[in-house]
Amino acid sequence: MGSTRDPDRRDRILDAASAVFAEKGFAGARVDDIADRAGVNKAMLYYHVGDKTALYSAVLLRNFERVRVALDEALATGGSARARLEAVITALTRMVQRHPDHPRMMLREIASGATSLEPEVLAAMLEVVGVVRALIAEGTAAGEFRAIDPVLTHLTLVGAVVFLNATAPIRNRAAALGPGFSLPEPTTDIARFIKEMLLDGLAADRKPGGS
Amino acid sequence: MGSTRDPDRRDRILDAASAVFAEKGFAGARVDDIADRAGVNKAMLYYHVGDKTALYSAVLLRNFERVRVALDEALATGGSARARLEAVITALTRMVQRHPDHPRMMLREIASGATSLEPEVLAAMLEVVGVVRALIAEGTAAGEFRAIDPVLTHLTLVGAVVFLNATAPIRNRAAALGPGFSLPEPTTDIARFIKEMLLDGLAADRKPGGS
DNA sequence: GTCTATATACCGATAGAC
DNA sequence: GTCTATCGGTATATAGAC
Repeated sequence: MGSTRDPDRRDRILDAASAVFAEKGFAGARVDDIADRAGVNKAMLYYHVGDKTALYSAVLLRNFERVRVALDEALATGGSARARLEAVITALTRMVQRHPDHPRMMLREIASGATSLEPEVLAAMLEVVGVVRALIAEGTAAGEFRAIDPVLTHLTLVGAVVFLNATAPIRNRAAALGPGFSLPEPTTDIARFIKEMLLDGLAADRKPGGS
Repeated sequence: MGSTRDPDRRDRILDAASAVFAEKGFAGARVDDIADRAGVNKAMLYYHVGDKTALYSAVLLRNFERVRVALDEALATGGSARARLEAVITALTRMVQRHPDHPRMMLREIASGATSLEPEVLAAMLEVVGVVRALIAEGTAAGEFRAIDPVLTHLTLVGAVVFLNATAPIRNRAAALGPGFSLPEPTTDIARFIKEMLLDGLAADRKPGGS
Protein backbone atom coordinates (compact mmCIF):
# COMPACT_ATOMS: atom_id res chain seq x y z
CA MET A 1 0.00 0.00 0.00
CA GLY A 2 2.66 2.51 1.02
CA SER A 3 5.08 1.13 -1.53
CA THR A 4 3.80 3.30 -4.33
CA ARG A 5 6.39 5.59 -5.83
CA ASP A 6 3.88 8.33 -6.55
CA PRO A 7 2.12 9.15 -3.28
CA ASP A 8 -0.59 11.10 -5.06
CA ARG A 9 -1.68 8.17 -7.12
CA ARG A 10 -3.44 6.34 -4.32
CA ASP A 11 -5.41 9.52 -3.61
CA ARG A 12 -6.24 9.89 -7.28
CA ILE A 13 -7.50 6.31 -7.35
CA LEU A 14 -9.57 6.86 -4.21
CA ASP A 15 -10.99 10.07 -5.65
CA ALA A 16 -12.01 8.34 -8.86
CA ALA A 17 -13.43 5.37 -6.97
CA SER A 18 -15.37 7.64 -4.63
CA ALA A 19 -16.99 9.41 -7.56
CA VAL A 20 -17.91 6.21 -9.37
CA PHE A 21 -19.16 4.37 -6.27
CA ALA A 22 -21.29 7.41 -5.36
CA GLU A 23 -22.76 7.64 -8.84
CA LYS A 24 -23.34 3.94 -9.59
CA GLY A 25 -23.11 2.09 -6.30
CA PHE A 26 -20.82 -0.84 -5.57
CA ALA A 27 -22.52 -3.29 -7.93
CA GLY A 28 -22.92 -0.72 -10.68
CA ALA A 29 -19.37 0.61 -10.48
CA ARG A 30 -16.93 -0.63 -13.11
CA VAL A 31 -13.32 -1.13 -12.14
CA ASP A 32 -12.27 -0.18 -15.67
CA ASP A 33 -14.14 3.09 -15.27
CA ILE A 34 -12.41 3.87 -11.99
CA ALA A 35 -8.99 3.06 -13.43
CA ASP A 36 -9.64 5.21 -16.49
CA ARG A 37 -10.78 8.19 -14.44
CA ALA A 38 -7.75 7.87 -12.18
CA GLY A 39 -5.50 7.67 -15.21
CA VAL A 40 -3.94 4.38 -14.15
CA ASN A 41 -3.85 0.93 -15.65
CA LYS A 42 -6.41 -1.46 -14.24
CA ALA A 43 -3.79 -4.05 -13.36
CA MET A 44 -1.94 -1.37 -11.39
CA LEU A 45 -5.09 -0.58 -9.46
CA TYR A 46 -5.38 -4.22 -8.42
CA TYR A 47 -1.67 -4.38 -7.64
CA HIS A 48 -1.68 -1.38 -5.32
CA VAL A 49 -5.15 -1.14 -3.79
CA GLY A 50 -6.45 -4.70 -3.93
CA ASP A 51 -9.78 -5.90 -5.25
CA LYS A 52 -13.02 -3.97 -5.62
CA THR A 53 -14.12 -4.64 -2.05
CA ALA A 54 -10.88 -3.39 -0.53
CA LEU A 55 -11.05 -0.32 -2.74
CA TYR A 56 -14.56 0.38 -1.51
CA SER A 57 -13.60 0.14 2.15
CA ALA A 58 -10.52 2.30 1.60
CA VAL A 59 -12.68 5.04 0.10
CA LEU A 60 -15.13 5.01 2.99
CA LEU A 61 -12.35 5.03 5.58
CA ARG A 62 -10.68 8.05 4.01
CA ASN A 63 -13.99 9.89 3.67
CA PHE A 64 -14.97 9.26 7.28
CA GLU A 65 -11.55 10.52 8.34
CA ARG A 66 -12.31 13.79 6.56
CA VAL A 67 -15.59 14.11 8.43
CA ARG A 68 -13.87 13.40 11.73
CA VAL A 69 -11.30 16.14 11.14
CA ALA A 70 -14.00 18.63 10.15
CA LEU A 71 -16.03 17.83 13.26
CA ASP A 72 -12.98 18.20 15.51
CA GLU A 73 -12.34 21.63 14.06
CA ALA A 74 -15.97 22.64 14.56
CA LEU A 75 -15.94 21.51 18.18
CA ALA A 76 -12.64 23.29 18.85
CA THR A 77 -14.39 26.63 18.40
CA GLY A 78 -15.72 26.25 21.92
CA GLY A 79 -18.61 28.18 23.39
CA SER A 80 -21.98 26.88 24.52
CA ALA A 81 -23.29 23.51 23.44
CA ARG A 82 -25.69 25.30 21.13
CA ALA A 83 -22.88 27.34 19.57
CA ARG A 84 -20.84 24.20 18.99
CA LEU A 85 -23.83 22.33 17.59
CA GLU A 86 -24.38 25.18 15.14
CA ALA A 87 -20.71 24.93 14.19
CA VAL A 88 -21.22 21.20 13.65
CA ILE A 89 -24.19 21.85 11.35
CA THR A 90 -22.12 24.36 9.39
CA ALA A 91 -19.22 21.94 9.13
CA LEU A 92 -21.41 19.01 8.07
CA THR A 93 -23.15 21.11 5.46
CA ARG A 94 -19.84 22.25 4.07
CA MET A 95 -18.51 18.69 4.04
CA VAL A 96 -21.57 17.41 2.18
CA GLN A 97 -21.21 20.17 -0.39
CA ARG A 98 -17.45 19.85 -0.86
CA HIS A 99 -17.40 16.05 -0.83
CA PRO A 100 -20.87 14.90 -1.88
CA ASP A 101 -19.60 11.42 -2.70
CA HIS A 102 -19.49 10.37 0.92
CA PRO A 103 -23.15 10.98 1.83
CA ARG A 104 -24.17 9.44 -1.49
CA MET A 105 -22.24 6.26 -0.71
CA MET A 106 -23.67 6.19 2.80
CA LEU A 107 -27.22 6.63 1.52
CA ARG A 108 -26.71 3.43 -0.44
CA GLU A 109 -25.26 1.71 2.61
CA ILE A 110 -28.28 2.69 4.67
CA ALA A 111 -30.52 1.38 1.89
CA SER A 112 -28.77 -1.99 1.90
CA GLY A 113 -28.78 -2.26 5.68
CA ALA A 114 -25.02 -1.84 5.82
CA THR A 115 -24.71 -5.60 5.63
CA SER A 116 -21.43 -5.42 3.78
CA LEU A 117 -19.75 -2.68 5.81
CA GLU A 118 -16.51 -3.92 7.29
CA PRO A 119 -16.17 -3.57 11.07
CA GLU A 120 -13.30 -1.16 10.53
CA VAL A 121 -15.54 1.18 8.55
CA LEU A 122 -18.38 0.77 11.00
CA ALA A 123 -16.03 1.78 13.82
CA ALA A 124 -14.99 4.92 11.92
CA MET A 125 -18.63 5.83 11.53
CA LEU A 126 -19.40 5.24 15.19
CA GLU A 127 -16.55 7.50 16.23
CA VAL A 128 -18.14 10.36 14.30
CA VAL A 129 -21.62 9.59 15.59
CA GLY A 130 -20.36 9.44 19.16
CA VAL A 131 -18.90 12.94 19.04
CA VAL A 132 -22.20 14.59 18.08
CA ARG A 133 -24.20 12.37 20.38
CA ALA A 134 -22.01 13.42 23.31
CA LEU A 135 -22.41 17.09 22.43
CA ILE A 136 -26.20 16.82 22.40
CA ALA A 137 -26.22 14.93 25.69
CA GLU A 138 -23.93 17.56 27.17
CA GLY A 139 -26.28 20.34 26.03
CA THR A 140 -29.22 18.55 27.59
CA ALA A 141 -27.35 18.06 30.86
CA ALA A 142 -26.44 21.76 30.88
CA GLY A 143 -30.07 22.76 30.40
CA GLU A 144 -29.46 24.24 26.96
CA PHE A 145 -31.40 21.56 25.13
CA ARG A 146 -34.64 19.85 25.99
CA ALA A 147 -34.41 16.36 27.42
CA ILE A 148 -34.41 14.50 24.14
CA ASP A 149 -32.93 11.33 22.72
CA PRO A 150 -29.41 12.29 21.57
CA VAL A 151 -29.06 9.57 18.95
CA LEU A 152 -32.42 10.24 17.30
CA THR A 153 -31.64 13.94 17.42
CA HIS A 154 -28.29 13.38 15.78
CA LEU A 155 -29.87 11.24 13.06
CA THR A 156 -32.52 13.88 12.42
CA LEU A 157 -29.79 16.47 12.07
CA VAL A 158 -27.69 14.40 9.69
CA GLY A 159 -30.77 13.35 7.78
CA ALA A 160 -31.70 16.99 7.25
CA VAL A 161 -28.23 17.97 6.06
CA VAL A 162 -28.02 15.02 3.69
CA PHE A 163 -31.58 15.25 2.35
CA LEU A 164 -31.56 18.97 1.72
CA ASN A 165 -28.30 18.75 -0.19
CA ALA A 166 -28.42 15.35 -1.85
CA THR A 167 -31.90 15.88 -3.26
CA ALA A 168 -30.80 18.98 -5.19
CA PRO A 169 -30.36 17.11 -8.50
CA ILE A 170 -33.72 15.39 -8.26
CA ARG A 171 -35.37 18.70 -7.39
CA ASN A 172 -33.76 20.33 -10.38
CA ARG A 173 -35.02 17.56 -12.64
CA ALA A 174 -38.45 18.04 -11.10
CA ALA A 175 -38.31 21.75 -11.72
CA ALA A 176 -38.22 21.04 -15.44
CA LEU A 177 -41.50 19.14 -15.16
CA GLY A 178 -43.58 21.58 -13.17
CA PRO A 179 -43.43 24.93 -11.42
CA GLY A 180 -42.95 25.35 -7.71
CA PHE A 181 -40.40 22.61 -7.18
CA SER A 182 -37.23 24.30 -8.35
CA LEU A 183 -35.52 25.55 -5.21
CA PRO A 184 -32.00 26.17 -6.51
CA GLU A 185 -31.51 28.19 -3.34
CA PRO A 186 -28.01 29.31 -2.39
CA THR A 187 -26.44 26.37 -0.68
CA THR A 188 -25.35 28.44 2.28
CA ASP A 189 -28.98 28.95 3.15
CA ILE A 190 -29.38 25.26 3.88
CA ALA A 191 -27.26 25.36 7.03
CA ARG A 192 -29.19 28.39 8.24
CA PHE A 193 -32.50 26.68 7.58
CA ILE A 194 -31.48 23.60 9.54
CA LYS A 195 -30.37 25.69 12.50
CA GLU A 196 -33.68 27.53 12.53
CA MET A 197 -35.71 24.40 12.00
CA LEU A 198 -34.02 22.05 14.43
CA LEU A 199 -32.41 24.24 17.06
CA ASP A 200 -35.47 26.32 17.72
CA GLY A 201 -37.16 23.03 18.41
CA LEU A 202 -34.23 21.92 20.51
CA ALA A 203 -33.60 24.98 22.65
CA ALA A 204 -34.89 24.67 26.18
CA ASP A 205 -36.41 28.14 26.28
CA ARG A 206 -37.70 28.15 22.65
CA LYS A 207 -37.14 31.88 22.36
CA PRO A 208 -38.31 33.04 18.90
CA GLY A 209 -35.47 34.09 16.65
CA GLY A 210 -33.00 32.49 18.99
CA SER A 211 -30.67 31.42 16.21
CA MET B 1 -50.18 -6.40 -18.75
CA GLY B 2 -53.74 -7.20 -17.76
CA SER B 3 -53.75 -10.40 -19.80
CA THR B 4 -52.40 -12.50 -16.98
CA ARG B 5 -54.70 -15.30 -15.92
CA ASP B 6 -53.69 -15.05 -12.29
CA PRO B 7 -54.17 -11.41 -11.24
CA ASP B 8 -52.14 -11.93 -8.09
CA ARG B 9 -49.05 -12.94 -9.97
CA ARG B 10 -48.16 -9.47 -11.13
CA ASP B 11 -48.36 -8.29 -7.53
CA ARG B 12 -46.22 -11.21 -6.40
CA ILE B 13 -43.62 -10.29 -9.02
CA LEU B 14 -43.68 -6.63 -7.97
CA ASP B 15 -43.37 -7.62 -4.31
CA ALA B 16 -40.36 -9.80 -5.02
CA ALA B 17 -38.79 -7.16 -7.25
CA SER B 18 -39.36 -4.48 -4.65
CA ALA B 19 -37.59 -6.53 -2.00
CA VAL B 20 -34.62 -7.36 -4.22
CA PHE B 21 -34.23 -3.85 -5.65
CA ALA B 22 -34.35 -2.41 -2.12
CA GLU B 23 -31.77 -4.87 -0.85
CA LYS B 24 -29.34 -4.87 -3.79
CA GLY B 25 -30.14 -1.84 -5.92
CA PHE B 26 -30.93 -1.91 -9.63
CA ALA B 27 -27.46 -2.96 -10.77
CA GLY B 28 -27.05 -5.49 -7.97
CA ALA B 29 -30.48 -7.07 -8.39
CA ARG B 30 -30.64 -10.35 -10.30
CA VAL B 31 -33.66 -11.06 -12.46
CA ASP B 32 -33.31 -14.77 -11.69
CA ASP B 33 -33.47 -13.93 -8.00
CA ILE B 34 -36.64 -11.89 -8.45
CA ALA B 35 -38.28 -14.61 -10.52
CA ASP B 36 -37.35 -17.28 -7.98
CA ARG B 37 -38.74 -15.28 -5.06
CA ALA B 38 -41.94 -14.59 -6.96
CA GLY B 39 -42.24 -18.29 -7.77
CA VAL B 40 -42.46 -17.69 -11.50
CA ASN B 41 -40.33 -18.67 -14.45
CA LYS B 42 -37.90 -16.01 -15.63
CA ALA B 43 -39.21 -16.12 -19.18
CA MET B 44 -42.71 -15.52 -17.84
CA LEU B 45 -41.49 -12.48 -15.95
CA TYR B 46 -40.12 -11.02 -19.18
CA TYR B 47 -43.29 -11.97 -21.05
CA HIS B 48 -45.64 -10.24 -18.62
CA VAL B 49 -43.72 -7.35 -17.08
CA GLY B 50 -41.06 -6.51 -19.64
CA ASP B 51 -37.37 -6.04 -19.08
CA LYS B 52 -35.55 -5.13 -15.88
CA THR B 53 -36.00 -1.39 -16.37
CA ALA B 54 -39.75 -1.65 -16.90
CA LEU B 55 -39.99 -3.86 -13.84
CA TYR B 56 -38.13 -1.27 -11.78
CA SER B 57 -40.42 1.57 -12.85
CA ALA B 58 -43.52 -0.54 -12.26
CA VAL B 59 -42.41 -1.20 -8.69
CA LEU B 60 -41.80 2.47 -7.97
CA LEU B 61 -45.12 3.50 -9.48
CA ARG B 62 -47.05 1.02 -7.38
CA ASN B 63 -45.18 2.03 -4.24
CA PHE B 64 -45.76 5.74 -4.78
CA GLU B 65 -49.44 5.01 -5.32
CA ARG B 66 -49.52 3.41 -1.86
CA VAL B 67 -47.96 6.52 -0.34
CA ARG B 68 -50.44 8.75 -2.12
CA VAL B 69 -53.39 6.78 -0.78
CA ALA B 70 -51.98 6.86 2.75
CA LEU B 71 -51.45 10.61 2.57
CA ASP B 72 -54.97 11.20 1.27
CA GLU B 73 -56.36 9.25 4.20
CA ALA B 74 -54.24 11.22 6.64
CA LEU B 75 -55.36 14.54 5.21
CA ALA B 76 -59.02 13.47 5.25
CA THR B 77 -58.97 13.51 9.04
CA GLY B 78 -59.34 17.29 8.84
CA GLY B 79 -58.64 19.68 11.68
CA SER B 80 -55.94 22.32 11.91
CA ALA B 81 -52.93 22.31 9.62
CA ARG B 82 -50.85 21.15 12.55
CA ALA B 83 -53.23 18.29 13.29
CA ARG B 84 -53.15 17.20 9.67
CA LEU B 85 -49.36 17.48 9.51
CA GLU B 86 -49.13 15.27 12.59
CA ALA B 87 -51.43 12.80 10.85
CA VAL B 88 -49.11 12.93 7.83
CA ILE B 89 -46.09 12.15 10.01
CA THR B 90 -47.93 9.23 11.55
CA ALA B 91 -48.99 7.95 8.13
CA LEU B 92 -45.50 8.31 6.63
CA THR B 93 -43.92 6.54 9.58
CA ARG B 94 -46.39 3.70 9.29
CA MET B 95 -45.79 3.45 5.54
CA VAL B 96 -42.04 3.31 6.00
CA GLN B 97 -42.40 0.59 8.58
CA ARG B 98 -44.94 -1.48 6.66
CA HIS B 99 -43.29 -1.09 3.27
CA PRO B 100 -39.61 -0.33 3.94
CA ASP B 101 -38.66 -1.26 0.37
CA HIS B 102 -39.90 2.01 -1.03
CA PRO B 103 -37.75 4.40 1.03
CA ARG B 104 -34.80 2.08 0.51
CA MET B 105 -35.20 2.25 -3.25
CA MET B 106 -35.63 6.02 -3.09
CA LEU B 107 -32.52 6.42 -0.96
CA ARG B 108 -30.59 4.81 -3.80
CA GLU B 109 -32.31 7.05 -6.33
CA ILE B 110 -31.33 10.13 -4.35
CA ALA B 111 -27.76 8.83 -4.20
CA SER B 112 -27.60 8.42 -7.96
CA GLY B 113 -29.18 11.81 -8.62
CA ALA B 114 -32.32 10.17 -9.96
CA THR B 115 -30.80 10.27 -13.41
CA SER B 116 -32.61 7.13 -14.49
CA LEU B 117 -36.04 7.88 -13.04
CA GLU B 118 -38.66 7.87 -15.77
CA PRO B 119 -40.77 11.03 -16.06
CA GLU B 120 -43.83 8.99 -15.16
CA VAL B 121 -42.25 7.99 -11.84
CA LEU B 122 -40.98 11.49 -11.21
CA ALA B 123 -44.50 12.82 -11.70
CA ALA B 124 -45.87 10.33 -9.17
CA MET B 125 -43.27 11.53 -6.69
CA LEU B 126 -44.07 15.19 -7.30
CA GLU B 127 -47.75 14.58 -6.70
CA VAL B 128 -46.93 13.27 -3.22
CA VAL B 129 -44.48 16.08 -2.51
CA GLY B 130 -46.98 18.70 -3.64
CA VAL B 131 -49.62 17.55 -1.17
CA VAL B 132 -47.39 18.01 1.88
CA ARG B 133 -45.86 21.21 0.54
CA ALA B 134 -49.34 22.70 0.13
CA LEU B 135 -50.27 21.70 3.66
CA ILE B 136 -47.20 23.40 5.12
CA ALA B 137 -47.81 26.54 3.06
CA GLU B 138 -51.43 26.55 4.20
CA GLY B 139 -50.35 26.30 7.84
CA THR B 140 -47.96 29.20 7.39
CA ALA B 141 -50.64 31.31 5.72
CA ALA B 142 -53.02 30.53 8.59
CA GLY B 143 -50.42 31.64 11.15
CA GLU B 144 -50.03 28.15 12.61
CA PHE B 145 -46.50 27.66 11.32
CA ARG B 146 -43.63 30.07 11.13
CA ALA B 147 -42.86 31.61 7.76
CA ILE B 148 -40.56 28.88 6.50
CA ASP B 149 -39.66 27.29 3.20
CA PRO B 150 -42.29 24.59 2.64
CA VAL B 151 -40.19 22.40 0.36
CA LEU B 152 -37.16 22.37 2.66
CA THR B 153 -39.48 21.73 5.59
CA HIS B 154 -41.09 18.82 3.79
CA LEU B 155 -37.70 17.36 2.93
CA THR B 156 -36.55 17.70 6.53
CA LEU B 157 -39.66 15.88 7.65
CA VAL B 158 -39.30 13.05 5.16
CA GLY B 159 -35.58 12.86 5.85
CA ALA B 160 -36.27 12.42 9.53
CA VAL B 161 -38.86 9.69 8.99
CA VAL B 162 -36.64 7.80 6.57
CA PHE B 163 -33.40 8.20 8.52
CA LEU B 164 -34.80 7.23 11.90
CA ASN B 165 -36.36 4.10 10.46
CA ALA B 166 -34.00 3.04 7.70
CA THR B 167 -30.91 3.29 9.90
CA ALA B 168 -32.31 0.76 12.37
CA PRO B 169 -30.32 -2.17 10.90
CA ILE B 170 -27.05 -0.27 10.86
CA ARG B 171 -27.67 0.88 14.42
CA ASN B 172 -28.31 -2.67 15.49
CA ARG B 173 -25.07 -3.80 13.88
CA ALA B 174 -23.32 -0.94 15.66
CA ALA B 175 -24.83 -1.98 18.98
CA ALA B 176 -22.91 -5.23 18.73
CA LEU B 177 -19.64 -3.31 18.51
CA GLY B 178 -20.03 -0.85 21.35
CA PRO B 179 -22.44 0.27 24.04
CA GLY B 180 -24.64 3.32 23.76
CA PHE B 181 -25.62 2.95 20.13
CA SER B 182 -28.31 0.32 20.37
CA LEU B 183 -31.60 2.19 20.33
CA PRO B 184 -34.00 -0.63 19.48
CA GLU B 185 -36.73 1.73 20.65
CA PRO B 186 -40.34 0.87 19.92
CA THR B 187 -41.00 2.04 16.40
CA THR B 188 -44.10 3.92 17.42
CA ASP B 189 -41.90 6.28 19.43
CA ILE B 190 -40.26 7.51 16.24
CA ALA B 191 -43.36 9.33 15.02
CA ARG B 192 -43.78 10.95 18.41
CA PHE B 193 -40.12 12.03 18.46
CA ILE B 194 -40.42 13.65 15.03
CA LYS B 195 -43.54 15.54 16.03
CA GLU B 196 -41.81 16.87 19.14
CA MET B 197 -38.60 17.65 17.33
CA LEU B 198 -39.94 19.28 14.20
CA LEU B 199 -43.34 20.66 15.09
CA ASP B 200 -42.22 22.42 18.23
CA GLY B 201 -39.77 24.15 15.97
CA LEU B 202 -42.48 24.78 13.42
CA ALA B 203 -45.29 26.08 15.61
CA ALA B 204 -45.71 29.85 15.51
CA ASP B 205 -46.18 30.25 19.24
CA ARG B 206 -43.61 27.62 20.30
CA LYS B 207 -45.57 26.69 23.37
CA PRO B 208 -43.61 24.09 25.36
CA GLY B 209 -45.20 20.67 25.22
CA GLY B 210 -47.45 21.80 22.43
CA SER B 211 -47.56 18.42 20.77
C1' DG C 1 6.46 -1.91 -10.99
C1' DT C 2 3.96 -1.61 -15.37
C1' DC C 3 1.06 -3.10 -19.06
C1' DT C 4 -1.34 -6.44 -22.61
C1' DA C 5 -3.97 -10.09 -23.25
C1' DT C 6 -6.96 -13.31 -21.58
C1' DA C 7 -9.20 -16.70 -18.40
C1' DT C 8 -13.45 -17.46 -16.11
C1' DA C 9 -17.82 -16.60 -14.65
C1' DC C 10 -22.07 -14.43 -14.70
C1' DC C 11 -26.19 -12.12 -16.17
C1' DG C 12 -29.89 -10.10 -19.13
C1' DA C 13 -32.55 -11.44 -22.67
C1' DT C 14 -34.64 -14.55 -26.12
C1' DA C 15 -35.33 -18.45 -29.40
C1' DG C 16 -38.12 -22.08 -29.98
C1' DA C 17 -40.59 -26.37 -28.46
C1' DC C 18 -44.98 -27.46 -26.45
C1' DG D 1 -49.18 -18.88 -22.11
C1' DT D 2 -45.45 -21.64 -20.26
C1' DC D 3 -40.94 -23.49 -19.84
C1' DT D 4 -35.96 -25.18 -21.14
C1' DA D 5 -31.90 -24.28 -23.02
C1' DT D 6 -28.74 -21.16 -24.53
C1' DC D 7 -26.74 -17.05 -26.85
C1' DG D 8 -24.10 -12.93 -26.59
C1' DG D 9 -22.12 -9.44 -24.01
C1' DT D 10 -19.65 -7.93 -20.19
C1' DA D 11 -17.42 -7.91 -15.71
C1' DT D 12 -13.77 -9.07 -12.19
C1' DA D 13 -9.51 -10.66 -11.75
C1' DT D 14 -4.94 -12.51 -13.08
C1' DA D 15 -1.18 -14.62 -15.83
C1' DG D 16 2.84 -13.50 -17.77
C1' DA D 17 6.00 -10.57 -20.75
C1' DC D 18 8.95 -6.66 -19.98
